[in-house]
This record gives sequence, structure tokens and C-alpha cells, in this order.
Amino acid sequence: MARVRSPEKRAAILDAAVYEIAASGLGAATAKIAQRAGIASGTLFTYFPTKEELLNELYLELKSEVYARMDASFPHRASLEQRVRHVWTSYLDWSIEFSKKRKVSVQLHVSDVITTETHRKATAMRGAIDTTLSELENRRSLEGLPAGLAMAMMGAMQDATIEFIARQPKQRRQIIEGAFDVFWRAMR
Amino acid sequence: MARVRSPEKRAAILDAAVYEIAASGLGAATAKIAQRAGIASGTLFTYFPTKEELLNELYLELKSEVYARMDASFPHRASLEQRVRHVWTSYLDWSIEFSKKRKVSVQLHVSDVITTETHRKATAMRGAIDTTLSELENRRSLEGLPAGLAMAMMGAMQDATIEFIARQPKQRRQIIEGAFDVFWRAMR
Amino acid sequence: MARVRSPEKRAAILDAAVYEIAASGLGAATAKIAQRAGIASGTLFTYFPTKEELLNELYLELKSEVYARMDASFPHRASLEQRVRHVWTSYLDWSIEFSKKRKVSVQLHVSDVITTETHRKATAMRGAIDTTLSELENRRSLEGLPAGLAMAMMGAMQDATIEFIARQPKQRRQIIEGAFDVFWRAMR
Amino acid sequence: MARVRSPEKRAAILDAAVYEIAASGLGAATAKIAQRAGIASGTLFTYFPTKEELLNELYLELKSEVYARMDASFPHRASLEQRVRHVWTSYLDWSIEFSKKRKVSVQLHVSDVITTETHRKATAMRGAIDTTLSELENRRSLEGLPAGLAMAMMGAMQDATIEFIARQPKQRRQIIEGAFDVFWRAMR
DNA sequence: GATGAATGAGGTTTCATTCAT
DNA sequence: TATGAATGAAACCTCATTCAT
Repeated sequence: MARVRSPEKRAAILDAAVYEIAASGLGAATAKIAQRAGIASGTLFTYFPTKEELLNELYLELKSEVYARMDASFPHRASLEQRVRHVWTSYLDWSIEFSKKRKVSVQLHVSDVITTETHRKATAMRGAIDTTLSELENRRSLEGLPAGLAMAMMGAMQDATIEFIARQPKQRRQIIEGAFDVFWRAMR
Repeated sequence: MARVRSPEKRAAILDAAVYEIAASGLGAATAKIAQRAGIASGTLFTYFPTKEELLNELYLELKSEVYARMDASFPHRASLEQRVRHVWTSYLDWSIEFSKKRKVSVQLHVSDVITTETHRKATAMRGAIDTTLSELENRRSLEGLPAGLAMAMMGAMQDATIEFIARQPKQRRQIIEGAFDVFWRAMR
Repeated sequence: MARVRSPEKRAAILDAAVYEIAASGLGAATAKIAQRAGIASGTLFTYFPTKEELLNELYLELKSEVYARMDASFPHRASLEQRVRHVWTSYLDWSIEFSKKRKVSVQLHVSDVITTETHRKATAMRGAIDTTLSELENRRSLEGLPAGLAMAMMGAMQDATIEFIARQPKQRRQIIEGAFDVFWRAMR
Repeated sequence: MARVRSPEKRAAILDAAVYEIAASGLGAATAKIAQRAGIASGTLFTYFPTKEELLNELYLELKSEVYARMDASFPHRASLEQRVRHVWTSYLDWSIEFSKKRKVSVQLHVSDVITTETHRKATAMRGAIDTTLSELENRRSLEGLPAGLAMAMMGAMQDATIEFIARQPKQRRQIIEGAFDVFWRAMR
């Protein structure tokens, strides 16, 4: 049996990628990523055959991390509002705690490197959230609007909110709550 | 120093940049942009000293184009709702008509090439919209929330809406109106 | 030090090398050769310490195969013409049957990887053929010409012939015979 | 008007390519070729878009050089034998004088980088030689053999001859003449 | 002995920018 | 001013070989 591919190294590469991409954009050099991950430049390619694949995997990793976070303490039996509020809050908390990760996630989302297949996989990862969000969409207030719009709007409104929290970190809790109220009003 | 000789060439370069960046991302080669603009590769640098400046100017150009569009038929004396609805609708119309421009605008916004100075200039361009939007923000419903959040939310919600229109172009009008209702409910 | 454990594996590597080199030239990756041979990339180097050695061994293997083929049914007691014709025909038959092997053999011959030592060994392998060919060279018609020229010319003329057979495979026998007549005329 | 692509540089690249390929095979680095040609590594690609194109152009250049050499003092009114002898001798002279060029030409010919299109162009370059060679092929002695075989055989026999001249350069003239006699006997 | 992950030099090609023409 | 050839620093990726397992 030869040396075995180490999950630690894989994780180190993805971590390094977040750091470098946050700093230099998607053009970040694979060599720099490898260096920061503490491996030889060529080694990166035993874990990800091309840069493109690395980026796609990174996207999935980031998405899965947020979803895991939301699922963790999900209040399955709470009221719809409570559940939606949980999604709202936990995503914003994650976004602020790991702002580089969020930044990279957005860059990837906007770019053309993420394949439809990857987008599909990412969507499939939404566990408890999906149930909650679709419950939300069935409300009268969103009648006649395309499925998925509620979720998309939530994401969009969260993204808008984040920038303001970044500028006034001390008012974090207040902004998060206040913005949720705005969102919730829209959904009623 | 970018002494501008022919406004036509300048415009041609910006147009070409939109096309190429929409196709290949911000990494689009200046040489390709020049070629598409029908000029020699070196000439581009007579109009824009560096690629970075080109991108910043492009961003301003795109922003100014949207704002001009909104200002054009702005219903200055209409009700607040009517005026906000105008902003909402005219932006979405522009986004759909010039989807490449919007795509590029988003890419630029997310990336790090746009300087704070450029962002400042872009903000300063909002004419009639600004008055309307700040009127909106002064409402009780947004009390306690940071200034600018309403505008940011509108932008974010529009971006979310656009993707759904792209997927169901025939329901365009209905989605635009429905989504506005959602937005307006949030603002009340 | 290439302690040979399994002759089957060794043979598999050489076979795989023929295939890959025929497809991609001498630049064929050792890893691909190993893969096709059904072994791990590192194992290849247990059998051949360097790629260069592999290529040299491969050259000898191919040469020895042709010579073995010629020796197999060699008409030791036939007339000189009959014996030479046997060499001519059996080489061409082999070349057509194993065209990849011939192609690789030529590539190796032309390149600089084959050492003089290997060339020497290859020459030493010519068994019955050598006797026949030197008999041919002693004829008056080749007087004053360097030793070995007859054999070289035969090889050259065969190589020229092969391409025509490849293009008109149905006339194979006729071309082989006709070309031999041309060659034989040259030798008389 | 910008700087103009200089034929001298193009020639320098091709010359450098001959030198480097003769030394290291077709794997010769484009950077090394550029360096030897006295230009920046990137400049090479303004003259030849890819290495493959460079190699194809190089092949044509070498072929055209030989053919030009043969055409130069071609004895159009001499006997067939005299004309064929001219082709024979002038090619061998060129091969010996520019042995690196010949070596590279052979490497290219054997490899797979030369496209069929290039081969076609190369064939089309044979001027006076073609007329003479086809006259040769119409002789009774080659009846029933594929068109082009005579020319191919001549090439092959010349190649065989060259190696012997390389080993005994002092007997050059004698070997050239002797080998031609052998060839001519084959053609009668 | 067999495996395949790890290495890092080296390969081709691209690109923003400069500058001779 | 306009041109596009020239530059050389990266960029991504491949590969022969080593060596821990």
C-alpha cells in the first residue's frame, strides 16, 4: 500500500485557496495556493486535476459548510417564523465569522467557472432549509411568483445586509434582527 | 494620460470590453478587446493608461447608463410608491435588455479592481433616485436600520429577480410586478 | 538494479511502451505506459531504472523479435538469392503485421536515446542474416564500397517499400516481390 | 506604421530551431530556441503561433532549401542518367554540408507533428526533380510498381549512404559515386 | 516487491505594457 | 496619434523519479 491521499492536505489546499482567492481574485495562482497549503506545486494536482475542478470543489465545500452550520441547531419543531429566522441568523453569523469564505463563495457564484452540475449538487445539499423555505413559498403572499424566488430573495437581502454589518460591527445583532423584520414583512 | 481624441473609439473600446468580459471574465485580454474595438492593441492604452483604469471607467460608464435610463422618464411628481416602482422597473428592463452589461457590472462590483474612489463617483451619479430612496428610508418601518440599507436591498432583490426572468422570459412583466409587491411590502 | 521478478510484467511494460510511443512519440509518459501495462507507476522503475534504459531495452527487444522471425524458417541451404529474398520478405511481413512496433523501432533509431552500446548489441543479434548479407557484400558489384552498405541499403529500400504497401495493402505480395527485384538488380 | 516583422528574425528562429532540435530532439524547448535566436521567449510566438506550427514551417523550409539547391544548377538538357545523378549528388552534398539540417528533417519526417497538409506542400515544391523522376519511373524496369516508389527508394538509399560517408568522410566522392551506381543499376 | 502520493524543475503559451516606426 | 512587434514575467500543468507505507 502506498502513501494514502490525506484529507488534511485536501483541506489545507481548500483553505489556502480561500485565502488566496480572497486576496487576489479567481486569478490566484495555483502555485501560491500550494505554497500556502504547505505542499509542492505539483501536489495540488493530485488532489484536483485542474484549477477549474479545484474551484468547483471549493464552491461545494463552502456551500456544504454553511448548510451544515444551519442544520446543526435547526429548530425543527419551531414556528415557521422561528425556523426562517434561524436560517437568516445562522447564515449571517457564518458570513461575518468567515467573511473570506463568503467573499470567495460570491466570486465563484458570479463567475462562469461553476458548472451547472456543480450548481445542481449545491442545491441538492440544502437539507432542512429546503423544507422550510418551500413551506414559506406556499404562502399566499408569494402566489404567482416563480418557485425559488423567496429563497433567492432571502439570499439577496442577506448579502445586502452583510455589507452594513461589516461597516458597523458593533450593531451587528440589531442590524441582523432589524433586517430580518424587513424580510419577514415582505414574506407575509 | 489618456488624452481622448476620438469619443467614438473610446466608446468602441468600452463596448468591446463588455462583450469580451461577458465572454471570458475580467481576465479578458486587452488585445482581444482592442481587436474587437477595431483598433490596434497599443492604441487602447492611449485611451486608458492601464487595464485597471479601463475597468474602473467601464464600471462608471455602465452605472451612468443605468442611472441615465432611470432619470430619463422619472415621474418626479408621482407618489413615492410610483417613483420607487419606476426605479425598480426601469432597472430591471435595462438589465434584461442589456444582460451582458449587467453581468459585467456585477463582475466588476464583486471584484477588487473597482477602487473606493470609483465607488464614490458611482454613488454620486445617482440623481433623482437618491432623493426618492432617502425619502423611502426615512419611513418608520426602516427606523433603526443603517442608511442605505433600503437601496442596497432593492438592488439585491432586483438581482435575485433577474435570474428568474431570464428563466421565464415570457412572464417578465408579471414577475417584475410581483417581485415589486414583495419588495414594497418589506418597505412599508 | 532491475532485479526482474516477473517476466510477464516486464513484457507487459514493453508492450505498453510500444502502444504509447506509437501514439504519442518518445515523449510518452512513463506513468501512462505503466497504467496500460496494468502496474503502478513506481513499479515500472523496478524493471527499468530509468526511462532511457527502458527505451534502449525496448529497442533491443524489437530488434531481437525481427531477427528471431527471420531466423525461424531461414533456408540455410538455399541459393544466395533465395536467402536474401527470405530476409526481404520476412522483414516486410513483420513490419506490416506489427506496424506499431516498426514505427517505434524507427523512432528510436532516429532519436538520440539509443546508445552506441545498444546499437552494438543490436548488431550482434543478427544471426544467420549476417552471414548471408556479408556473402552478398563480397560480390564484385559492391567492390570499393564500405562494408555494411548493402545491408543498410536493403533496410532503406524496405522502409521505402513499406509505405507503399500501407497505401495499397491489397497489392502487398506484388509490391514486395517487385521491390525485391529492384533491390536484387542493384546488388548484381 | 509599427515595427515590421523581420524576415531576419524569422530566419534566426528557424536556424536556432535546427540547432536545438539537432541537440535535444523535438522536445527542444521553445525558450531555448528563442534564446539562441537572440529574441525574447515570447517573441517566438509572434512569428509562429504554436510550437507545432514552427515545426511544420521548419520542415517546409528545410525541404525548400534542398529542392532549391537541386534546381540551382539543374542540367535540364542532359541525359536522364545525368539528371538523376545530379539529384543524387546535390542532395548528398547538401546533407553532408548541413548534417544538422538533414538530421532535423528526418526527425520531423518520422514524427507525427508534420501534418498531411505540410507533406502535401512539401511534395508540391519539387520542381525540375519531379519531371525527371517521373520520367525515370516510366521505365520498363519499374513496371507494375506503385508510382513514387522510385523516388522514395532514391531517398531511402541516399539516407543509407549518408551514414557511411559520415564515418569515412575522406572517401566521400567515391562512396557517393559508388552508391549511385548501385542505385542506377536498380533502376535499369 | 508493489504501490501511488509527493516532488519541483521545466514546458508551452498568454498577457499587460512599452516603444520604434 | 496610431500601430503592432517586442518583452519577459507569470500562469497552468506534466513528468521522471523517489520513497513512505
